Amino acid sequence: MAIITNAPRGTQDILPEQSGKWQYIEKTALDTAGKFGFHEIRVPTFEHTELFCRSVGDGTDVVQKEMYTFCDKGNRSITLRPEGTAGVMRAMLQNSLLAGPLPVKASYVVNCFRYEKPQTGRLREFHQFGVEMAGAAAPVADAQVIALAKAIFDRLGIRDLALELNSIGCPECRSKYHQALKAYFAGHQEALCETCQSRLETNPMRILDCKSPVCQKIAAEAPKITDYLCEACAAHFREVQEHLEMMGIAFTVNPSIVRGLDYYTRTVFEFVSSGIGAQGTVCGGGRYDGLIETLGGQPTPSIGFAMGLERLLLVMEQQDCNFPSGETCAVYFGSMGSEASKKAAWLCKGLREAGFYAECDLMGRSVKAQMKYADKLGAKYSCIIGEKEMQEGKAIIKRMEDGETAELPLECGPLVEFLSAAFSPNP
RNA sequence: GUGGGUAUAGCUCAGUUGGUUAGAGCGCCAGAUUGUGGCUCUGGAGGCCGUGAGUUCGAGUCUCAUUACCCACCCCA
Repeated sequence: MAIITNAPRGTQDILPEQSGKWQYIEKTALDTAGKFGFHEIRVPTFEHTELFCRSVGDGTDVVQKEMYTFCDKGNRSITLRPEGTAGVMRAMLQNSLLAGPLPVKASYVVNCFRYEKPQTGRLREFHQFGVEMAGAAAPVADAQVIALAKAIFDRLGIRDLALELNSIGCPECRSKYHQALKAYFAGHQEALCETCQSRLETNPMRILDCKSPVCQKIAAEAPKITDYLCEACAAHFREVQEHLEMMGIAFTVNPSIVRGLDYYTRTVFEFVSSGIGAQGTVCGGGRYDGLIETLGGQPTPSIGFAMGLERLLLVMEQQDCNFPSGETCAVYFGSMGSEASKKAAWLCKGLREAGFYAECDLMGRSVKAQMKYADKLGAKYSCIIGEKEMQEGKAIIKRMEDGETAELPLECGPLVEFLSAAFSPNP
């Protein structure tokens, strides 16, 4: 059984036995978003490379070393989306949604692609659920979006996610802060670890969450972004917090949260789990007031988040959350002989049309083997059709759970009636 | 991209200091008096021991390389 090739590194098959969990998570997320007025948008899996360079940012790791980029046969540079926001915002612009009533809201489930070294909770093809809200500048919008994420976690029965909140200010206050940080760290340059020395130039905010004890010690005394926010950003941040407090959503302000995509402004947040290894950020998001302008639209304040579905699933399994059980087989029709087999298939057809999950033998197995199979399926009822039953036009239907039997004509009507009664919630 | 660990049946794993036809449990299939599941018993199928070189009379076992997975860094969801 030498297989031709395996799935590419960092990809994962979602098998039939798992897909119910995915459907449940996606449905719950989309449905909850619907209660907040977000409806699903579907956008292409690939976009022009330039879209991501412009939105995510040329200098980011995602764009510089993680994108699946290729030239198509028309010699266009195409990139498999590394995240969902850019494509959704592009679609909003292109379809003039922003010319309608604001805010424009959309939710989405997408697969994303990043060329990274895979580990638990980090794949090269992964899935995100996300929402975007364009046109709302007020702090209440930030809080609503965060509340939506929280509502989804609650409905899925996920506990103990830490909500960490920060404001990275607008471009003006951020650049002042960058200067202050650089000045501060430059004073400790020799003491910093090697990576942090290079971060000093590229992204000094990253030094704040370096794991090296020495860097941590230095970072502890570093200026805080919250002290550098301009008045408007500070007021915005304050009001977001007030909204969260009002709604009883617990959070901690973590000044070291730095999002890795360039488009973020002001509010940024993460929901973090401590139970699924190093890749613990289940949901990340924030405000991106400059993004739409960057893409060529009118300045439009916007905010959104994305949650990693693989990570969400890991958390749910780790926390032993409930998933709805799949539909169980109502009745299995066993048969002996080709006439009985046709009868069984015909009965299945009728029952399925009436909305029942019915099965019959597809393997030509012995009666005993068919019963075993019915048991493995978890069929509620079984019914064996042989020569005698064909002649008499009736058969014994057996409740698998306790072996109780009833005799019924081999006609769809009475069988549907019987099963309807058996499956009714109030017998 | 950088470090470290792992690799034997569909799954979880044994496999003695290198020694003949590589094992268990679970799962799968088939039987246990003629047409009825779960429990039990019996039997069967299924592995070029991740892949490729090397050392050796002889490699699942030792060496090197390669690939995949895991763990951490990095980055992010």
